[in-house]
Amino acid sequence: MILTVDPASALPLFEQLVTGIRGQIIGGSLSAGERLPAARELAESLDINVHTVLRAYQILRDEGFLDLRRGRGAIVADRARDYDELDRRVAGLVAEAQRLGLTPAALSSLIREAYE
Amino acid sequence: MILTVDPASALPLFEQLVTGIRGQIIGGSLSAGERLPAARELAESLDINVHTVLRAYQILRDEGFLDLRRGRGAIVADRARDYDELDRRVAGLVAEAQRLGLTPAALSSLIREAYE
DNA sequence: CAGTTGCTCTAGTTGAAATAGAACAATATA
DNA sequence: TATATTGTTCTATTTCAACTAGAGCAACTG
Repeated sequence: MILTVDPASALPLFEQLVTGIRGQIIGGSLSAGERLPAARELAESLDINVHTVLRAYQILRDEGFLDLRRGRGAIVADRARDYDELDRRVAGLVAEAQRLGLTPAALSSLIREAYE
Repeated sequence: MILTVDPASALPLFEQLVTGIRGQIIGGSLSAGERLPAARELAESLDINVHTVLRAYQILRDEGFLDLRRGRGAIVADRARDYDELDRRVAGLVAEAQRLGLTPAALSSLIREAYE
């Protein structure tokens, strides 16, 4: 699993982890049943704290992307979803937003508003 | 201008302001040329600090939604944009994301990824 | 001119993020 | 069964952005 993290980013580390892993699951480079590195292991390889990794894992569990079990590790959940339509819509929306000169933050907050 | 703010929210106050004002501009309830309340005035009516309001105003200026001038105030910029297509795409994407059981945070981070 | 309003500076408080260490509970494996 | 693995839970500390506060400055209005 290729995963990097930028301590200088404005985005919290745990959020970078969540985004990165979720992206790989949705993108298909991580498949259902696959096992992620143990939290302590991933933490060491990224030179961050175990708790930060665990926090990310637990968020992804809450979102339904991971199954966590003591002794066994973190396993990609079987959601059996088709993200093609979503990907197409995301691409189209981003293109339109860029055409209008919206920042990522602006578009992102419009999404959140529309979600409620 | 109707605007509220929730100090208990996880979203920073300045971001709530940005989102709220930007939403009203894009939604059409604030039109080009209209003048927003003076920062000190809005701060007092929302019971928050002036600096927080100014920070929001400055972000909206950087995004092109406001013109700021000393002595004159904050005025809605004339971007002359048509947001109908954007609104349609946002609605469609959110519907699809909800169908897939994605959280707002998940969709929001997918957007950010696609933007780069 | 006086008043308004955004801009800039310093300074203090608060809370979330991140780190650190330890012990515990469930699972896997030899 | 015994040992190692791995997520869970707890306490504690550090760091930094968000927020608040106050003051004075700079540009514009009437």
